[in-house]
Amino acid sequence: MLQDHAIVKHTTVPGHRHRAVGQTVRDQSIRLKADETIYSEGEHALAIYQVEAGAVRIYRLTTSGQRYILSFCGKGEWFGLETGNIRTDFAEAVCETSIRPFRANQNAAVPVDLLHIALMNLAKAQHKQLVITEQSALKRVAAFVCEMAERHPEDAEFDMMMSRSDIADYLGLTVETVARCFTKLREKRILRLNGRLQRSVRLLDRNGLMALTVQSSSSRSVKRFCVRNYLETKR
Amino acid sequence: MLQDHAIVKHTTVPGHRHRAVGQTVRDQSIRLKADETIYSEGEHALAIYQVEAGAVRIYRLTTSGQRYILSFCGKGEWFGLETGNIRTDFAEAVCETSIRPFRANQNAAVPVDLLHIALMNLAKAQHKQLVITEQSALKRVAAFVCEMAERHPEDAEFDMMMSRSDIADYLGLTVETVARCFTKLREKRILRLNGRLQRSVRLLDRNGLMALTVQSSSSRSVKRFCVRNYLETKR
DNA sequence: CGGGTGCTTGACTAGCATCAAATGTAGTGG
DNA sequence: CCACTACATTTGATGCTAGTCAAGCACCCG
Repeated sequence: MLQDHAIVKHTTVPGHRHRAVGQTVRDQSIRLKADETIYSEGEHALAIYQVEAGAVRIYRLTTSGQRYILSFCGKGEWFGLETGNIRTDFAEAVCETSIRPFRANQNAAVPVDLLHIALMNLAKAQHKQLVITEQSALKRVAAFVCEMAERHPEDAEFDMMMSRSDIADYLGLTVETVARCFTKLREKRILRLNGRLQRSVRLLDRNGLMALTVQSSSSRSVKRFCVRNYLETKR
Repeated sequence: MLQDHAIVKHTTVPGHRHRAVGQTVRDQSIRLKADETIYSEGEHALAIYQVEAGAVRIYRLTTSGQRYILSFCGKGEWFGLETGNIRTDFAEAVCETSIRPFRANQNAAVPVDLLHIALMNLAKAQHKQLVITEQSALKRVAAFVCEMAERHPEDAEFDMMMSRSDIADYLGLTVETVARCFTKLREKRILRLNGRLQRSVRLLDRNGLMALTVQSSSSRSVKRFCVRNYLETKR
């Protein structure tokens, strides 16, 4: 599928990082340590990737040096699909991470539905717009915790691997505000935080959390709305 | 009129890769008056559309009744491509508008590159995230005016067709704040507003406007950044 | 032990939302 | 022609939320 030299090249990482990797010839996946770069803005886009384990952050830098994280990609999610053949953003491992590259321009090689991937990413981006624009800091953080929780539906406790500043740059807030919001969620007995870095979350009140996140209108209210619009249009 | 051309289920076509081309047929164009509904949340997605003239707003409603406008589509732009076969948002004409529907059909007269459309919309959504999250109200409005101006590169004066409340719901601000920002832009001699509804814009200082909008880092600074990352990773 | 890192908390401030009212324009009817 | 309504926009006054700056805490590691 994807040749070894291609992997090395577009990950912008020196070979020593693959030292665990005598076996990558057989196993195509790439193992990354925390904060290792996968690709950078301006590079040629040579492959798309699927996350096997861990998490990846996709971000951009503004002219003022601000980092803005467009999305986090967890297990099973795809990233690296671009409109052109030049990277418009950066991709880094959030923590110890394993990803699998797929060469995009080789027709016969990969049975990957690119359109589906693009549409999933579009849906993610649109949902994030809703979260970010309409809501208070507390609700944004709640929505973030929800998003993380949905990736661990079975576990009572899970580890969001992102730092507070990752979360801040993702939600368009500051580290301090994010910390304050987590404190509030703890005070409201909605969750408990464990671990040295307070990144392990145990949900105590899932409903209370959901109540904080604003969503799209339910199908019921939508139905009414459709009819009204339809009638208005008709006459 | 709208429901006439609503027959076939199009959407993701499994098994397609890279150049996923939906087999579609071009229907005759539809003319809409201001605020007419094109489709609503919950409906079956039966076609995608291209704007021929005017503008379309794509929006969602939150449970609290808040409207959030995901995007405006101007001449030449596509909308209506969904992940599933159910509409997740509403589409309405902003003003007098003409659109052209495309629906699936075996006898493909016009090949439409669905992947390209999806990726363009994804890029739009990502850019909007940057605009909304990192910036003050004035910068958001400036970015909006920029976006509108880019659709009329040749005209010295153009008509953004959206109302203040459209703009507010698009940028995640209130009508009052939007109005105040336009006032500031007028005071700064960056633009002049004309017309009864003050929706006609004459740009006086394009550079001054651009200076207000924060963008992704330039290729120059990016280059430096890549190298720095590379070196950091190396040692 | 000291220095580094990441998280939290406190005090203060700037900026946007909110509520309220004024302005301007078009359309209507006397 | 003027009074009146309707609507979109603008302006003003006030309060709250999140950003900013600063400090403190907990943990790790050399």
